[in-house]
Amino acid sequence: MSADKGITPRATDFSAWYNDVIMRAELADYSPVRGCMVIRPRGYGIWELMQRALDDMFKATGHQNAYFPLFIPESFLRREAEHVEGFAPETAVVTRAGGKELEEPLVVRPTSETIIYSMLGKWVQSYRDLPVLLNQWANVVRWELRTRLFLRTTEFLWQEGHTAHATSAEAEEETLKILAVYRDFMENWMALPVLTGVKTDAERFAGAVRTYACEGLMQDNKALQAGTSHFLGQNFARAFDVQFQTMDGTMDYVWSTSWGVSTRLVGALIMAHGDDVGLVCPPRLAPLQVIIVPIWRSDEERAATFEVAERLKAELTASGVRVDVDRRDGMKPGAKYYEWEGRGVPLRLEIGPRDVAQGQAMSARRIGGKQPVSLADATTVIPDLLDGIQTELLARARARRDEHSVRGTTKEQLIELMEGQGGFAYGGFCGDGACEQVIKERTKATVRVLPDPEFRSAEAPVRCVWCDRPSVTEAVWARAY
RNA sequence: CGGGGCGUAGCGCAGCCCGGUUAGCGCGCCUGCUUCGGGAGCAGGAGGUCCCCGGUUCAAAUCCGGGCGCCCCGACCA
Repeated sequence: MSADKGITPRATDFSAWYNDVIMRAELADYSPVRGCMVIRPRGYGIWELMQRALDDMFKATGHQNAYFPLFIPESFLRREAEHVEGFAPETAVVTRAGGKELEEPLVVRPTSETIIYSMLGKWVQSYRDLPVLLNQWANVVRWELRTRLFLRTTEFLWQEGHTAHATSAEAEEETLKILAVYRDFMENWMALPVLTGVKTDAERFAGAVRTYACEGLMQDNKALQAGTSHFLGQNFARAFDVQFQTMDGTMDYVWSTSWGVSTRLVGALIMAHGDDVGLVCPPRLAPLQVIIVPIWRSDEERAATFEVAERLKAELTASGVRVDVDRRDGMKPGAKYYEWEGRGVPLRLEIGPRDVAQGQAMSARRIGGKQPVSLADATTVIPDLLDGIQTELLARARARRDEHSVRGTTKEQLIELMEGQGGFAYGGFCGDGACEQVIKERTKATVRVLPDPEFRSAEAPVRCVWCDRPSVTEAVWARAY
């Protein structure tokens, strides 16, 4: 099982590197179905940890899980004009089932707003029924022309939150609350620093009033939209007639939100932290955080190192560390090291006869750094080491992002940057969609977000980076996935 | 959907131009022995509809025609 083939270096071909890492770390594989992937246990394990963390956060903010059908009557999609325009071209539709043509075709959900609003109409009568705070973990299908493992597959797994409120302000607050939850998760679990802000109309979700997003910068200096939170206003409520009686007896449509993150986050994790040896997984999302490698020559040494290794595993497991012992015979320690490094395990503990004699293990961090750890205090030192790696990964990613962020960009700089090394370019924006379109055609860069206040430049730009008309807002451009 | 590349053992490839008799190599896999603190060595062994269909030929992995699939780039894409 040891690597028989090297990984393409990032600098040589980032796409090839990305695919190589996924194969090497056994995260996913291509399936017999075009555009669809198989998520293998090591990849799914990361997703499960992501789900667990996010689900806890959603519950802590008052949301409940529910489940709506995979199939949506085709007519539902057509009820919201922008929504159908945005999604119809990429839907898969079932026209035949049970051996005969269906009276009405069923769309395989590309997102569930329509079917959820069709139900909310039945459930919401009064302001007392609000807010409705739902989340769904599901698979969705979007018939993309070009797919990439984790980043854009025909079928993907995600969560979609859908909430309905009595007032616009409350819905807006919910939208921002979730954006903050996403950011918290991305930074503190994925060790991925993100920019938050609002999307321009061109990048807005089909059917939303406003779309907010978290944008990360990958190691090839392309941006990745890691999560979105939409303020839907009353658009879907009107389309599906979700009305309620207000406190003063009048009727109103509910104000709603929707928000989601997907298995794309696994791709983000890979591209944010991986290196030329393979995957680098942040400890908090690592299915296996510590791998213990016993080293021996004789049977006596084998027995002694195994005993220490198993005892250490038991102690660490009891302290909440995800750990295993590599008991395989006939494989040299070095080969095991390479294998576990390729799989992204954050910390390795080597236990040989010398370590047994000294009551210690040699620790080796995936991101570099070796030090002996006394077995006596392993249960406190190891979690500390893992925390240290988590912290360092975030700091490293943040430094990398900041290094590739340019403020007060001029038109010439924007062109040069986008044709060259890439990164986030901050600059003034006239707010005109036509200008945005020209920039996209000329530089392939899109406005990733109109950044939230904390990300804005100290000095607000005065002129549009492109057309030199007065700037109405600062914007961040980048080429994106 | 346009451009490029590629389909030969589980993986990575050679062979094809110039058709020829048992289709090779590396890694991996199985068995045994020796190894084991940074990718082990030796010996033996298993494993193939050469992507598919059709054509040319005494003979096709190889030549010709047509399909299909995959990857990359682009267009498209919360």
